[in-house]
Amino acid sequence: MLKEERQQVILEKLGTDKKVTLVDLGQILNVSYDSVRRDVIELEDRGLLKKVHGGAIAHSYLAMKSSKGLGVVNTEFVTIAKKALKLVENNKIILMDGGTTNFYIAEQLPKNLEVTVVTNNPHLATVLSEHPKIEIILLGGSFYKRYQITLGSKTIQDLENIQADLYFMGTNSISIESGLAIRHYEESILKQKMMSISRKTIVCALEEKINREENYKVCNFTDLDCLITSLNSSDDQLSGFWNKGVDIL
Amino acid sequence: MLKEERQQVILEKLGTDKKVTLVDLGQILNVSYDSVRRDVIELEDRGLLKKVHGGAIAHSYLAMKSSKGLGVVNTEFVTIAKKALKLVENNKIILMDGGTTNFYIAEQLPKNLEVTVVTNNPHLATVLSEHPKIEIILLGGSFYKRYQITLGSKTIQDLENIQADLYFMGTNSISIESGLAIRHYEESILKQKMMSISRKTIVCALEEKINREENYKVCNFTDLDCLITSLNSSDDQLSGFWNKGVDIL
DNA sequence: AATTATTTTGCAAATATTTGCAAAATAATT
DNA sequence: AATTATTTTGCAAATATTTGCAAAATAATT
Repeated sequence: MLKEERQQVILEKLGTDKKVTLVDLGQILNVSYDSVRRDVIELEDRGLLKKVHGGAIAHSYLAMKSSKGLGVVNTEFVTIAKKALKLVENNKIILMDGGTTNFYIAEQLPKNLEVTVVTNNPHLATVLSEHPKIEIILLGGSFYKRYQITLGSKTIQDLENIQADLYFMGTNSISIESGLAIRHYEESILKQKMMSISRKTIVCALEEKINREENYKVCNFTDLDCLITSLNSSDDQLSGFWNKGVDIL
Repeated sequence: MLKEERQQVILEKLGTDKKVTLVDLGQILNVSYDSVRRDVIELEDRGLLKKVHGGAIAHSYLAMKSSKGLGVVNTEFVTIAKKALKLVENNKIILMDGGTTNFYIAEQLPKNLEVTVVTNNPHLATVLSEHPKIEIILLGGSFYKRYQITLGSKTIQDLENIQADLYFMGTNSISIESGLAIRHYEESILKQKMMSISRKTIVCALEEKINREENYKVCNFTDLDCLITSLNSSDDQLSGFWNKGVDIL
C-alpha cells in the first residue's frame, strides 16, 4: 500500500468521523503506529488536519469534501437536521452559514421545496443543486481555505440588502454564561451580521458543543430564537437553558 | 511493446484504479522496473499523473468525465493547461471563469506560486485550496446549478473594483467570422465584463470548439490577446487565425 | 505520586530511486 | 543494403527513503 493511499484513507476517515486514533488507524491500515504517526505528521504539515495526543481531529474542510454523497451517516447530525426541517416552509429566504449541520439539513430538504437559500458556503450550493426548485445565492468575498467558506468585508457587504426569514447558524460552543462563541474572529463578525438581517436565528449544536467556551463571542444565548440539539429535554446538560425565551428542540 | 503502448496502459490502469505501483506495472507490462519508472517520469513531466515513492497516483481530474469516456485522461486538456502555465507569474491577479480547462490549469499550478485568483467557480476555489500560497476571491451572486458557477448582476458588480492581469476564458466556440460565442446569455455578459477588467485575455479552446458557432457572442477574435489550443501551428483549422495580432500557442 | 499510554529518537533492515554504462533496438543517413 | 546515429532498455552500484522496532522521554490518567 502506497503512503499516499494510507493518507487518503486517513483523510476520508477523518472526514466522516471527525476524529481518529492512531491505534485505530494502525489496525485499519495494517501498518505500525510509527508509520501512521508519521503520516499524520505529514498531513498536519500540509495543513489538512490537526494532530492531537493519541490521534488527529479534522478541519471542517474535510467534512465538506466527504459529506457530499458517500460516507458514514452520523446519526447525531441527522437527528438535528430532522428537527430543523420542521421550521422550513415554502417561499422563505433561508440563510445558512458554514456549519456542518447545514449539510445534513440541505440533504434532507424535500425535493419539491421552493425556498431561496443564501450561503457563504460553496459546498452547500453544490449539495443544494440537487433540489430543482431551490434558488441559491452565493455570498462572495475572500475564500477561507480551512473552513471552505467566504469571509470578510465583501461577504458582509453582500448581505446588506438581504432580509432573511431563517438563519441556521453553526457554532463551536454554547453556554448560558458566555453565550455563543467560535474560534475565528472574522467569522464571528459575519455571524453577527447574519443574525442582524434574519427574522429568526436557529442554532444547531452538537452535544459536544454545549457548555463549552471559545474565544470569539457571537451573541448571548437569549439572542437566539431556537436551539436544536440531539439531547432529550430531561438531560442535565440542558438544565440551565430552559425558560430563557429560547425554543429548544 | 512500444513505449507509447506501455504508457497508455499505465494511464488506463491509473484511470480505473487511481493508483499503481511500479512493481505491478513491471509485471503487467513485462519490462524492467527501470523502464516503467522512466515511463512514469515521462508521464509526470507531461502532467498526466503524479509520481510517488513506489508508484503513481492519478490527478483528481482524471475522474472527470470527458468526451473520450469516463476515467480516461483527456490529454488535450493537459496539453492546453501546460501551455497556459507559462503565462502565469508570481504576484499577478488572475481571473478564471467556469471553463473546464481552468480546472486543469489550477491543478497544474506550482505549489509555491503566489498569486490571487478571482473566480465565479466555487469548485475551482476548492481545487486551489491545495495551494497554500494562492489567495482566492470568490465572486458572489445567483448560483447557476447547471454550470455550477455564480452569474448575474451581482457577480458583475463584484468585479467592479478589480483590475486583473490575466483572464483565462473558456468558450464554446471560436471562429474568425463570428468571433467567440457561448450558449448562455447571462454568462456571455459576464465574460465581457471580465475581459473589460483584465489586462490580457487568454482563451483556452479545445480542438472541437474551433470554427464552431454559438448563439451569444462574447467578442471578436481580434479582441483576444492569446489563444491556446492543442493543435500544431501547421494545422489547417488554424489557417485563418494567424497574423491578427493574437498570440497563438 | 504512581501507573499507563503516547511520543520522540536513533537505528537497522527492507525497499525504492538515481546514476552511469553497455547492449540491443530503432531510426536516419549514405 | 550497409553504415551511422539515436533511442531504448536492463543492469549494477551508490544513494535515498520507508518502515518497524526498542529504549528513553514525555504526557495523560488514575
